[in-house]
Amino acid sequence: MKISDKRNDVMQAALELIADQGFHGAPMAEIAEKAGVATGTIYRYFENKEVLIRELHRELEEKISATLREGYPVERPLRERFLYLIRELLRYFITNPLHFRYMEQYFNSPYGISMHRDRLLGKSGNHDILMDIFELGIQQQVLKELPKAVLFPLAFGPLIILMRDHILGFVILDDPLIKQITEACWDTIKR
Amino acid sequence: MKISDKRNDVMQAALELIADQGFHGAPMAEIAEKAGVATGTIYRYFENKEVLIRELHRELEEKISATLREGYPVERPLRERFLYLIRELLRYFITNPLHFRYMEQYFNSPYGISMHRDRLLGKSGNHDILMDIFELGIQQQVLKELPKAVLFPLAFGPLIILMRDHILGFVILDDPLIKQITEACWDTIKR
Amino acid sequence: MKISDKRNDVMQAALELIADQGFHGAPMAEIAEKAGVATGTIYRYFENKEVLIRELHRELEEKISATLREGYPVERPLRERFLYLIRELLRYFITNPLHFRYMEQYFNSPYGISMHRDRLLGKSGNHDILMDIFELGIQQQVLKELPKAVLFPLAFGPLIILMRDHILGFVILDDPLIKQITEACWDTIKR
Amino acid sequence: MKISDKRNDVMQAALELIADQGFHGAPMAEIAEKAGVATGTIYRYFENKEVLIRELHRELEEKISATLREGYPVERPLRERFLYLIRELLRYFITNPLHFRYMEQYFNSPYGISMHRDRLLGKSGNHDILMDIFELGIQQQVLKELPKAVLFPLAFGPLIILMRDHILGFVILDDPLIKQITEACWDTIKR
DNA sequence: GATGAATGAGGCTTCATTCAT
DNA sequence: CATGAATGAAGCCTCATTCAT
Repeated sequence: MKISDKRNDVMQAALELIADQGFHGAPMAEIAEKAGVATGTIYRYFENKEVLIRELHRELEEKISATLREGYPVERPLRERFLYLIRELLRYFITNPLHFRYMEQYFNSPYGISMHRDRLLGKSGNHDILMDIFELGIQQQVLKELPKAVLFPLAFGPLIILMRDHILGFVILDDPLIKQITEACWDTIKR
Repeated sequence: MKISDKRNDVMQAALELIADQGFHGAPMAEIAEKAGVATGTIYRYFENKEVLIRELHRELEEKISATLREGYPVERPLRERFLYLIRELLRYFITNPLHFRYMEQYFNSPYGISMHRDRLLGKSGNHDILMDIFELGIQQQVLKELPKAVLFPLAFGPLIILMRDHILGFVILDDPLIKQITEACWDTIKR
Repeated sequence: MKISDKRNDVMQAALELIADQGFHGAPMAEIAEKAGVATGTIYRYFENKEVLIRELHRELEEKISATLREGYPVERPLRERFLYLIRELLRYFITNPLHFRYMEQYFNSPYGISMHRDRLLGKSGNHDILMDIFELGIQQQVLKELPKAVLFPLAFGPLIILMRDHILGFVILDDPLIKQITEACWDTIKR
Repeated sequence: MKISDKRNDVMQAALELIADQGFHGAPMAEIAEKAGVATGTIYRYFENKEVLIRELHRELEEKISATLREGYPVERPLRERFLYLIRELLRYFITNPLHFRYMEQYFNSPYGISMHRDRLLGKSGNHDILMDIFELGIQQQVLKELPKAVLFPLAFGPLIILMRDHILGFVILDDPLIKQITEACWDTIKR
């Protein structure tokens, strides 16, 4: 058994419980039980619940970031790059619905706000790419002349609700639909 | 003093506390104190905390609905009607940020899911109007041919993030910006 | 039942448990049980365990102070006043052994140190009297010319061990013995 | 590396931590870390925490005893012998403040009581000497005619508070002061 | 109707001790 | 012998809800 086995078990259990029931539906004792460890064991790997929550967020963020960068078409036109990002993000979350639900919980919590601030200030990985697209797009007069802090909600806001509805089974996001949606997102911000 | 005075006081106190600090930052005792009543008194008007929360949501929903219907330009073209809805919703929330924050909390909680289901099934007031627009728009080939369950997220998704950022002070939504935004939302769904 | 009934019950229970077993032998749950209340009830009267502990100390201190002041022979010579203080203190603690054991625990804890500092700076009630005696005694050349911070341990140090041994049953402090002891204490500091 | 190296490291670490922070501020894990060994290793040398604590006390007691016996002027008059004991004890603790603080913690704990009982029954080393002085002193009518269980507190009680205050910085015990104090202690018990 | 003291289940965290490696 | 991860009982505290006044 690798050293990190239990650590991962704990994170996975926390991910599932929190995604499912929110931070308050996920007592440490229950996380431990689901992870198959004793309560005290969690504290060997995470100083406290908050650290566990932040760490989990950080790991997901990283995974998502890596996924988006992987096949990112740096050389292609802005529009294509943008569509790629939206499409892959949707696909990632469709494949990993727990990740989406977790990020949503995190976003909608005290923790999320400071993170969001950082993002708008251009610190986070995915955002660098996105903000570049926005900046270039405005320069090249391809995009509407709006603050980046407005372009982002316009382009990404729909995804949040769409994903939510998809996970709840209210919509089914298949590839043709995804194509239409990503293009609609582009339409929102393109000049 | 009207019979319902205390009831309103409780709801107002709950609104403020929950909007500010989330459901967990709003113990019944604190709500009572803020409302100027005894803890036990709350239970005279609301069976339990969950009922209070749901009731509060219902009232806000109703108020918003009423506001949107008030000057709704039934006779004007689809685009104008749509822009009206988005604009007024933004304005309402800018004027009543606590209402937005509360709805956000509610939406992002176990309660929120059932509510959302109801909405998609066409029970809520605002939705009737909106769904009519979508239906007509598709018929008249003004809107993209997408499921209504997709058109809604596309058109309204941005608002949630925008409002959030506005309240947090990351963007300032003034009238010119609102105009641009509402038009961008229309661009997302228009054919 | 008076409002303060449960508060007193809690303090009495805490006194007994802490005097008997120290701070760590007195979990809140046990204090509650002994007091005949629910655990949560304690927190209605005391913000937390530390506050309970400090409050208890304060009350005892006050009671002792009151006792010592009661028949204090202000007009009599220094020696007599001094003997009075020592004697009454011993008697008080013999009558209230739990109080002694509690004060001992308190004294020997982080809380006790700051208290002690205050005392030496002349803030506490009993000490005012005592410090006056020391000061006058030095002026009148009745007492040894030592710092007050030294006179105090010399005169009162024995009491602590004596009381301890008395409570443990190793000595029995009856009135004749008390007389001898108080005079011995005077001998320590008198010129 | 001698076999007992780790054992000593553990005891030294325990001494420092407990003297500084009390028994509760000294978790086994922290003792181990400070000693540079694994947690489990402690249990190779000490059956459990209580044994470690007792053992540590025993060693200190022994060391102190040895120190006091070293230059003990057996042949000199009682008074001189007595002054020697007090003076050397004070000096020992001034040189080894951690030892004093540890003994204090120990004395003021459930463990301390049984120890104290043993002392009065004449088991501990230092006491033999002291008790001899008392016994002789009474025989020779140099000392007050009091039970030995009373003479001891009278003579040694002051030292505890004085040391405490010295360590806390409330008094500074230099040689002249020590001389005065030891003589005052003698005055307490001399006829 | 209104009050608010009382309840006690449940949440987070610590730490003495064990045991497989 | 030594290690340190794992355990889980136990401690402190919060808070939704009840109920005697």
